[in-house]
Amino acid sequence: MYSALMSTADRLVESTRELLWERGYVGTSPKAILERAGAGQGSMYHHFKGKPDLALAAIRRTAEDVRATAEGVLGGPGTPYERIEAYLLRERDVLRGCPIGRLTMDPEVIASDELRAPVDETLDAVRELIAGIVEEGKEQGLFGPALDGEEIAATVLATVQGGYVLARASGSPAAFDAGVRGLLSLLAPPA
Amino acid sequence: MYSALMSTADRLVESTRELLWERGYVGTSPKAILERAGAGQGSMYHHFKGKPDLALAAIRRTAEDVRATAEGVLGGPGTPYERIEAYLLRERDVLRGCPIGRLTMDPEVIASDELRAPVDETLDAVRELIAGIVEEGKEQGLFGPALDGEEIAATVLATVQGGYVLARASGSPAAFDAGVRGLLSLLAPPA
DNA sequence: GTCTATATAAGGATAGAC
DNA sequence: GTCTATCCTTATATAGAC
Repeated sequence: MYSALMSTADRLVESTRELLWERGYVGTSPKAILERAGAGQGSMYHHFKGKPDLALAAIRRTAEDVRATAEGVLGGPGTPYERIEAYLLRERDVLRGCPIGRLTMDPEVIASDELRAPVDETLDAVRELIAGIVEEGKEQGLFGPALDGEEIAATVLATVQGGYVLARASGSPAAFDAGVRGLLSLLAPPA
Repeated sequence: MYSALMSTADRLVESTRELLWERGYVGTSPKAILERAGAGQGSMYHHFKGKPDLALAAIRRTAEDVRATAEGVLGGPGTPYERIEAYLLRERDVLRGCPIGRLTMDPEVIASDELRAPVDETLDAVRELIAGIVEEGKEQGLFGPALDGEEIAATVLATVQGGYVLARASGSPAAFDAGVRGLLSLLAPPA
């Protein structure tokens, strides 16, 4: 239930965002959305064409958030190594996982080009950001010339996304942290 | 639909395994299982207590498979680096993802200690195998002494699990392969 | 814009015949 | 052991009143 200061349409989008994060697309029903938003059937079908339309609005908003957060951390101060380190070590609600990455395990999201697009674009954008930082680090001699920016970026992002998997399996953030520390030890510039 | 040589109970477990892989627990209905197995309602509730019971049997079988495959590759010939490389490069149906790892995004699996247990145990067992191999490699001077076996193992497993996420987002295995190559370039023993 | 019917299908399970 | 019939709830959507 949200502030009365939010419009009904916004409350619907917000509760959909939460439920998509917690339960995915197939696990989220219009009924659950309406209850959480404190709205009735009529409101939802007035503002949105149906569940897919509402989900698309929710996913787009979440995609913007995730992207902005990554840009904020990766665009911060410090050496290329430090910026990647900051991205890997930033505060995360590890056991909740990534609200965008988790959607890739949803069959209906993957089956729909429209729903998948914002997911793909977000992960791709973050990957490109990291790739650029790695290339910058190579120029500065921080990373070996044998490393490929695109590849390392994929490794960094995969370690994060896979870290969520390991953490949720064990019910503890420890495995996420271990994976990140392992990656940082591999990336660390020679002392 | 399966061979008539399989028992009804086995056909039910097999079709459940497939559906859990494709659609997860919340996305899999008894009806869909029955149709794929070519069985009726009665058979399912005769052999299993219900959906959670059948899913548990299916998850346990898949967990055994995944574990055996990993043990096979990681226990093969070669140096520690080569065995980890073999694990990372082995043939995978990348776009289908990991049948065990994908379950961690399922709210009902995570909410049930019984369903989550085989998932946790499987990923943990593979992690321990890799950790032992890394420690072995350190003794042989293949990996730097600054690396921690448990941490690197978590990184390796996370790269694989996260690689599936990136691949499914983009609809192509390329990102998985890139992440793996990036990790291998970081792990590579100095020439 | 929002609410309350109402509708059809699917989810999940039980009962009892064969 | 398997099948069909039946049950209650939820999923998703439409219709029409206010």
